[in-house]
Amino acid sequence: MNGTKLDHDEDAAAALRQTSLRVTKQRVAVLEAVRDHPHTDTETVIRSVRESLPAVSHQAVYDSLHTLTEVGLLRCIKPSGSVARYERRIGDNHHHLVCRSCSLIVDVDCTIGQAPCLTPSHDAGFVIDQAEVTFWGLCPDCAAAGAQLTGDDQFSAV
Amino acid sequence: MNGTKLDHDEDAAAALRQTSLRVTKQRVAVLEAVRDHPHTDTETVIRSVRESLPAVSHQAVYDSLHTLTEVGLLRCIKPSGSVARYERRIGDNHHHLVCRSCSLIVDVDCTIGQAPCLTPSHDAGFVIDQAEVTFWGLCPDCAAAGAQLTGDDQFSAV
DNA sequence: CTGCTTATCTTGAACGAGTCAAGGAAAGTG
DNA sequence: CACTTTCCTTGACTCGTTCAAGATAAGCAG
Repeated sequence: MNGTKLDHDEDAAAALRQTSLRVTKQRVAVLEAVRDHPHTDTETVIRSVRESLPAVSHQAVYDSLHTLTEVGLLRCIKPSGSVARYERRIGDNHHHLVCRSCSLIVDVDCTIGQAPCLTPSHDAGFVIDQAEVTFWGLCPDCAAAGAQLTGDDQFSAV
Repeated sequence: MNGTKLDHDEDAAAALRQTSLRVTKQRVAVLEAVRDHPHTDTETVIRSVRESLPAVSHQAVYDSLHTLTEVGLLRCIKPSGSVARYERRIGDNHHHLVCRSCSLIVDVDCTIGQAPCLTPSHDAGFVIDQAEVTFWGLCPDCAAAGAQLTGDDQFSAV
C-alpha cells in the first residue's frame, strides 16, 4: 500500500516534471486524487487532497486543476447542470455516459478513431478539433429503480 | 412588420395553448425572443423581452425559460464554460458547432437519424435516450484571424 | 549547502448566474 | 363578475468559482 502510494506519487511527480511546472506536493496530491476518483468535482478533490495535506487551501486545488488541465495532464468535463469534473484519462478522445437521475458518469471508448472522431454534415466553415459526445440516460441502478424523469431533470440532472 | 410581429405572437401563443400553461405576455415574449435570437443566454433574453415589456422581472424570464423547456417548447444547451443558452429548434436532435475563440454557436443537422442518433460501443447497462454532440473548433472569422488557442481556452471558451 | 528569483500557495474578500420565498397580480373557469 | 390557482414581482440569498495581496517554497546559480 505504501509502495503503491509512493509509486503513484512518483508517477504523478514524473508527469509534472515532464512539463515546465514545479513539482509541489499540492499538485502531486491533486493529480493523485483525480486518478483515484475519476470524474470527481473540485469539492471532492479538495476533500481527498486534505486527507494527506490537511492544510491545502481550496484555491491551491482550483489553481492546480486549472494548470494541470492547461498542460494536458487532466481533462475537465462539465455535463449540463454539473459543476466541473476532472479525469486523468487524456488524449484518447473517449466519451461519457451520464445518468440523468444519479449523475453517475461512465467512460465510453471512442471506436471511431482519434479526435475529432466525427465530422458534422456541414461544418459551416469551422476548423473543428474535437467532437465531444455525451450520452444521456439512466444508469443500470436508476433504470432498475424505475427512476421517473420529469422535464425538470434537464435542469437538475447531474 | 407589425403583421409579422403579430403572427409571431400568435404563433407563440398557439404553442403555449397546446400545453396546459397559461398564455401570459411574459411567456409569449420569451418564446419570441428565443426564436429571434437562437442560442442566446438568459441575460440577452431579458434584454430582448424588456424591449416590449420593460417591466419584466429577471425571475419571470428564468421561470419562463425553465417552464417552456420542461414542456418541450425550448431546448437548453450549456456548452462547457458557457452559461445556459436556449433555442426554439426542438425535437430534431440537431447538434452544435462551438467556436472556442468567440463562442459563436451554429446548428448542425444530425444526418444519422433521430435521438439518440449514436450508440456507444459499450453502454455499461445504461438506458440511453440522447447522444449530445458538440463540435469544438474555430469559426471562419476566428480561424481567419488566426486566433491562438491556449490550454486556458478550455476554461474561458464560450 | 546557501541565497536568490519567481512560481506557487494561503487568506479572505468578491463575483455572477441562478435560486428561494412571500406576497400581489392576472389568466382561466363557472 | 367573482373565484381559484397559476404566475409574476421584489429582494434576499446560495454556491461554485475567481480575484488580489502577501507569505512560502521550488528550482537554480554560485
